[in-house]
Amino acid sequence: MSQRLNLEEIGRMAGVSRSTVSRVVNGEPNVSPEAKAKVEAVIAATGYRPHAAARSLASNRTGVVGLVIPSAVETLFDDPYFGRLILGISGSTNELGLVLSLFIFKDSAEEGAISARVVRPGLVDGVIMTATRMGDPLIEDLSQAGMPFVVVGRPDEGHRLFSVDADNKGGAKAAALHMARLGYRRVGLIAAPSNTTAGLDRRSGFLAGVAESGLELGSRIVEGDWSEASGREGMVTLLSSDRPEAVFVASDRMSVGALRAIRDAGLTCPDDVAIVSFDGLIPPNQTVPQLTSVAQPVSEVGAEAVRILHAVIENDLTDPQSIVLPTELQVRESCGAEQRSEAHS
Amino acid sequence: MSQRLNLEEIGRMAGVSRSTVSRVVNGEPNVSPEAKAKVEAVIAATGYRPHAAARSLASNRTGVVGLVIPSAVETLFDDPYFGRLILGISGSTNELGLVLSLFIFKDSAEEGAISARVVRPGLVDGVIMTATRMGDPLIEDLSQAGMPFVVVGRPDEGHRLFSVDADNKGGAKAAALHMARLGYRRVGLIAAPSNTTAGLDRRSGFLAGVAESGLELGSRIVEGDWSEASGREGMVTLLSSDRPEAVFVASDRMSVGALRAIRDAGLTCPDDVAIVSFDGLIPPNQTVPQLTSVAQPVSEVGAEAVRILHAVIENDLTDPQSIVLPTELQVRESCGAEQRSEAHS
DNA sequence: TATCTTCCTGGGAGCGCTCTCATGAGAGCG
DNA sequence: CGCTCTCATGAGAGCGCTCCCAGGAAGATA
Repeated sequence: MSQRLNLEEIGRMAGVSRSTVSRVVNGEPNVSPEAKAKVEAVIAATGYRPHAAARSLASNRTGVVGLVIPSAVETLFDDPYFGRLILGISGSTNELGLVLSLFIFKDSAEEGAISARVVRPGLVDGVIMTATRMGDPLIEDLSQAGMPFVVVGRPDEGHRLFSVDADNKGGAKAAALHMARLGYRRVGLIAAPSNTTAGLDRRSGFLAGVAESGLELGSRIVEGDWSEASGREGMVTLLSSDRPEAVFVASDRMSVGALRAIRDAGLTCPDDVAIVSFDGLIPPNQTVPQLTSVAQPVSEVGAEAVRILHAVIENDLTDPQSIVLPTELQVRESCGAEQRSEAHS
Repeated sequence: MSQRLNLEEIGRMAGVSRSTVSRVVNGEPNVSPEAKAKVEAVIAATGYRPHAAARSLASNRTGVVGLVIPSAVETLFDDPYFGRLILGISGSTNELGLVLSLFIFKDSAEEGAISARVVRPGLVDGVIMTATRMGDPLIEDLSQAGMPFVVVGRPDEGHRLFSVDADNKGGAKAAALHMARLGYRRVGLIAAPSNTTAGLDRRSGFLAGVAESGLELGSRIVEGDWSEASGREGMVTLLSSDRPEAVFVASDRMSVGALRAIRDAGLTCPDDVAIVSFDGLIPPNQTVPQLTSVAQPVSEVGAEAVRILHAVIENDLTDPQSIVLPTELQVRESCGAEQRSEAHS
């Protein structure tokens, strides 16, 4: 009942050959206007659609890119990061006429099955990997299978592969400089996990900024795990002794927790403790005070990853490159910029 | 370099035929242990993986299901709904060995292109549709193409198709009954858009509960658009005259706005105005006070949709059915249950 | 021993497409 | 007018797999 239609059949109906129909369908040149018109009429009348699998088999191209999101996603999906990333990616795939397939796995059992599947030829043309752990075995599998892939985030040192990342280092440094500019001296850091490159980069960038601008950090450093709870605990620790004037919190979610800790301690932000956050993913009016945050261009990162992957697939790009997209400091309330500028004026 | 391997080649290496290799790969019975062992050894040694497109073409099965998320998604992705849904869906697809493809479109231009693509034979075996607008043309396209599909949410009256939905009506009714149980009389409603079935059902369910328990609603009804801002505005309106004791807000995001309006008006929740929300998607400690909310089983809905779709694809299910999954009232602070029970005791 | 059944195996056909190549018809040129 | 060159077209081959069927081997039954 459904689709008994194929190129041959359309060709017969239009009085041309399979080949000509194929040319019309694919918008190839060297087809006479008459033939083209006839074929298009038949296609419109019949509602013919080319068979994706047959095309993939013959052309060795699927038009599909895979997005791999590894474990621990259960929690990760609560923050808006992946939503934005997916939005950026899908915008870009839509633009290029590609289809996006999602490979999410929660545990290592699923991971094995998924990895095996994604490497299968004829399923996807290339893969975008997110939240890559250091030494991810999938990277090895992919390169071995000759499957094009792009990593979102910074790859480990020494690995030459395609990657797109936000400028975690530069953004964190900018946060430090901003603090210095506002006249703070004694600052603190609630860092992100140092087993992630993003966490590492935000930490080192902040330290660089601290050094450059002569801020005093001392040992006022704690490390969270991205969660709100860890942000709260981190701030509790920082408040317990030698309280800093301003704290750089390496992610918005941890900042939400930190804010709560400040409030719970009977203090106010930014008057008692100022905060500069990182991510820029939380809508401003969702927190009191509104967070000053280093915004990372999440959806642009996703979009760019697709463009690069596409270029790699098309063989336009053969030499691994790492793209770093700039962050932007969004100054709002939690850094105390307003009070400070008043005080200074 | 990459994959020159195919069934024929593996067969040659193992000293058997293409057919036998195929049987081993697909775990079919009637293969001698020796043949199986030889083939498996060769596969392990070579790292052979079947070609997905070839398999799809020959078997007329892709093993891929599509998830269609229509327009306005830009905003929708900010709330955790889609993340949860996708998680539920992907858990289920992983379980069944299926691959999930995402079709997201932002505007009607993209919609056309995507719709045309998703209906293409040989791409997906079936489709899950979300946030379906009434009279969505894609539904027509899909049925016409004979493509199996399942709708997440309640389909319009009179349409016979497969669907999975949360019990919006029952949940909203439970909210009203809960209010009555706590001793409130004069209640209000911040409804969800009435051009969505979810909005409609939550409204009618609440009204049913109001009628059944003798609550007084009067004209204290405003309609929001799911956004936080609209929740705030709605509450401002309700507070401006004839202030209700308790308000049913038809979504968590609107509740967040409503909470803000209450605070801005110098009032407190639940003491001055109690709130019962709907969704149960916001982590409890994210709001002050914690929201009492009718939790809908989002990821279960997604998982169930996949299971049904799979059954339809396998021809195990031919008669359209609508599954409704139960909601659960999660009592926390915003409904004032604690104060009330103290007062009553 | 003859016959039937069950199990295992290989080969043919074909899924619907793309790609390459051969052919023919005009157009352009000297 | 004969030649080349370009453009339009169709036919063949083949992508790697599944599905079906035929045939052989082995075991069961009489």
